[in-house]
Amino acid sequence: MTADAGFSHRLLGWYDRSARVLPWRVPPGSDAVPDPYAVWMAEVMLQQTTVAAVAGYFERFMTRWPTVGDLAAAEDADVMAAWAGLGYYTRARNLLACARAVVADHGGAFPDSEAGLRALPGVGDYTAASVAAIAFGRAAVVVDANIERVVARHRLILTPLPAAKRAVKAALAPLVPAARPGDFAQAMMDLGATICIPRSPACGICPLLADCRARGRDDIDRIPAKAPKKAKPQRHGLAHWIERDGKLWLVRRPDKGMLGGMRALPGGEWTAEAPRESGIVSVDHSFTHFDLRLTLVRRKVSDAAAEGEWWPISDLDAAGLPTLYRKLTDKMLERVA
DNA sequence: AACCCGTGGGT
DNA sequence: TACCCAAGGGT
Repeated sequence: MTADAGFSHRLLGWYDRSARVLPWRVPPGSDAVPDPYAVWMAEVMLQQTTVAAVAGYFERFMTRWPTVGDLAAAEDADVMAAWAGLGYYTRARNLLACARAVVADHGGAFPDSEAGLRALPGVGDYTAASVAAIAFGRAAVVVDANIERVVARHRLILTPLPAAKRAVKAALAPLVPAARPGDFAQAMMDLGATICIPRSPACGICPLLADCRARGRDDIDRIPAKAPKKAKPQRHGLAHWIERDGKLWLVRRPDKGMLGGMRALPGGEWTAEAPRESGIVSVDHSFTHFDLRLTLVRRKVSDAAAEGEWWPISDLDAAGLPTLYRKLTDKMLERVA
């Protein structure tokens, strides 16, 4: 057996014993055929998002829209509301755009090649490779943050990310087996998520320890190296509580920018300066690249903008507000109660 | 390449 | 607490 074959043999052997049970996964050894729609749905939801956060959303989406045709026919607002709370809302718009492209341009069947998948909205290098491997058995080279870490350590690639990604992909390519490329990719990700974790990896139980070039190093927590993070600026904003007959005035945010396309409370721009006006309640919310203090102020019905909708306060859950606004309205209603 | 884009859990 | 991090993509 070659060294490369030994790698995948040990990895897949471990996976056969230790694979995580996940709602979107076909267990190793099963005769079940993966549903490309389900694989794609899971991969998009999992972009920069934890397994625990995705599970419930995946189940709800698959129940409500069981096929790509069902999703393609859905109302935009329904899909955005169903995505609320999961974050990175561009994904939800691209999810719909992709479903509609599959129906309109591919007869309702996902392309079965990496290149064909890569051309779809919201499908980048990672997602194209993972769907090609997991759903269609293609020997694609799948590289996510887990696999970057596993390979960077195993091959002792010390170049900082993101520049190291090219070297990681080159090192991984000859290791991908023709026989079970989908299980290979999932096994690498499981290994990175459960054993070869960012801090204090469990090297003692790693199936790849024997020839790991980072074995025994005291700096393994810092492999792969990453560029230092920038400080987050603080911003402030106002949100308007406009109430009439038990209903709240909601608007839809522009498609581009923060919380794009989502329902929201109306309000002004978010700026570096704190507002002079004192509000009813405030929430602090941390985004990826800035922190926000959002303050709720009451406004008159005559201040409602031209575009918007009156939403029953008793059914605010169904509005699909992003977490920022959900926190604010929860706090407001808690105060009233 | 560098920056924008959410959220919640772990430490 | 404050920081790190996650099955990344678009621009």
